[in-house]
Amino acid sequence: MKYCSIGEAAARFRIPESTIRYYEKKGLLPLIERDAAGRRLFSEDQMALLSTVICLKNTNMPINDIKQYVAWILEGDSTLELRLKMMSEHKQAVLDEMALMTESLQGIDEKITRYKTRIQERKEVTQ
Amino acid sequence: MKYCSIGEAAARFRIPESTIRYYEKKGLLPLIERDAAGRRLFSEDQMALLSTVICLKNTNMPINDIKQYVAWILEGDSTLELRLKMMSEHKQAVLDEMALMTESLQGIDEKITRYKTRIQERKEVTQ
DNA sequence: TGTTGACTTAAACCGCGGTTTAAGTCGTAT
DNA sequence: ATACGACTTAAACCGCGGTTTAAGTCAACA
Repeated sequence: MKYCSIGEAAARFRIPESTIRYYEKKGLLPLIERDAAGRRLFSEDQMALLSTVICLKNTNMPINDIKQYVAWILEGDSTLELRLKMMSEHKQAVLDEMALMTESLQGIDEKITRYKTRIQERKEVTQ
Repeated sequence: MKYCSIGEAAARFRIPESTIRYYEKKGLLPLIERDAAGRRLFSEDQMALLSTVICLKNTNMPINDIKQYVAWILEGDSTLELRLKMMSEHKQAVLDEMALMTESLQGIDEKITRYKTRIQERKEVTQ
């Protein structure tokens, strides 16, 4: 049962300490323990929760939704269905967003191809 | 050579008119023509440019970068290399972002699977 | 003992990407 | 004539997601 300081937690996930403090203040990281001097102590459970929060953040879930999700975790098994529904809907939202990005990427790829052609043509003309 | 009003342009791309005005003010849509009454007229070229802007926005390119890109288009063929470099780098950034999302999605999928299992187990126990 | 470095807090500040508001100008159908 | 709907502008406003600042506390090491 090793505990991490905020500095170690920040280093492990490569995010600023200020972000972790911000997440705690916003209710994304409840129940963080403290040592006698008031410094945060992150248990392995808390590190796992932080990992989950970052995972949801990486997929653009709004802070308030993550907060709701974490609150449901604390509430226990009675919220299993709610959490399943939330994660399922979020997954679909992420897939939709990725589909839009993939589609838009095609337009970008066309530009890349056209630019390469035009640059090559210009070279040939001036030879 | 049909021209679109701002309302028609907004409808075609399913975005608010205010967003189009905002993009013009930010320099993303230069050279928009006007009728005698001062109303915007979108040529097919302008509609194509708007389409490009939306494509870049859909892939999370910052407004200022899009502005730079549009300025390079106006500058002509001397900026072909710059545009190619920008689009190539942007493509890579998009691919990186999608890779991160895909990875994070795995964590979400695991939660979905676990929740389904736990819900099923609870049903079996109470039977 | 005193200085350094890691931590603490609350509050102010920031950029981003729009959206809303308020007041006004047209063209057109009744 | 007038009323309506589509447009115009500048400026104010907004939520989001942090980041920065300032002032302070504490533990450990020289």
